[in-house]
Amino acid sequence: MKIGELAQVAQCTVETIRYYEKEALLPAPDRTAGNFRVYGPEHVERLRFIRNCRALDMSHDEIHTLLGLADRAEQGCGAVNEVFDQHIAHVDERIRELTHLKLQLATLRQRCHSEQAVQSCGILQGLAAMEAEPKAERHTHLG
Amino acid sequence: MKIGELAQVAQCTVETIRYYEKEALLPAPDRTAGNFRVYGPEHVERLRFIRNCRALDMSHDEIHTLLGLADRAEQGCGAVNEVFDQHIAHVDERIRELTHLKLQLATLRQRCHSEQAVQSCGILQGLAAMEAEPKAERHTHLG
DNA sequence: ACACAACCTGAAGCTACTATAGAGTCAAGA
DNA sequence: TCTTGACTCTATAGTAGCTTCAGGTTGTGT
Repeated sequence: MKIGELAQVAQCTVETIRYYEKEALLPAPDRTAGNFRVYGPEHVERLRFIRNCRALDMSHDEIHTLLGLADRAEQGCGAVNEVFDQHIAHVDERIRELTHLKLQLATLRQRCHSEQAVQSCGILQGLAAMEAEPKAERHTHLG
Repeated sequence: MKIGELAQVAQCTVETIRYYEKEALLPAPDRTAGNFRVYGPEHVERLRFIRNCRALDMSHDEIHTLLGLADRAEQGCGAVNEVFDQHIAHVDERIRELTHLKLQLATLRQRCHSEQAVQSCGILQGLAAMEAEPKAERHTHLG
């Protein structure tokens, strides 16, 4: 199949597929005489794997590692579990961060309920006066 | 004060300040004869405002809008509240997304508890077989 | 033969910075 | 006065994961 068909099957764009090839997540396929990429079932499978990982917000780095581990059939899956657990920890941390943020935002929001002059708006005052906590180091690639 | 001192006061780097100036979040200050930037209290105040907004994960676009609204003293703060509420909605949506993700990850994680051959690892099987839901359009700038 | 869709490459744009190179400015000490 | 070193300046490239665009080639249907 050609790239457009693969894109349809995998629910992504043609550009994304070419990008994955450049990033060495997808192996470079054979070409037709006219230089068009030709994909087989193995590419479909690999791309599906990648897209599923991305749907779970894994980074390319994490996916790269997983693919490498999955390819080495002689080894056990302990390392796989480790990567996976670390990713779960990333998600957990980001949820904690955002929950904390939401609390701050809600507190600030309470300071202005009505349409007032900007000078007396509690939100703007709060934004000017707040003492931001020096933000913790990120241990997650999730934004 | 010069840029290094401002950076210390505002808990950010010198480069960040220059970047904000280029992005028109901070007005360009006067310069010394030797071409060094010179800042006054109004810059300190504005930069503190910006850093606080960033600490709340607002985008530069949102901050830009807020600054514009705060500068127009003749208007009420209704628009400010609107921007703020929208940002809270962004955070909420991202928390929901990540919570959903965490559930999927936990489900997948249960499929492999021990060190096995990669062929029989439930996580890898799951990643290959999963049918990713076509991801919803993002209404948030939060990653 | 011709239109038009699908494909190709390479480069730029997005966000919010961070990092680097190479040069200029300034205050203090010898 | 000279030098050292800290600080500043501009301009450019890199980060993640794509998306978009420009400009050209290939394949297909009529």
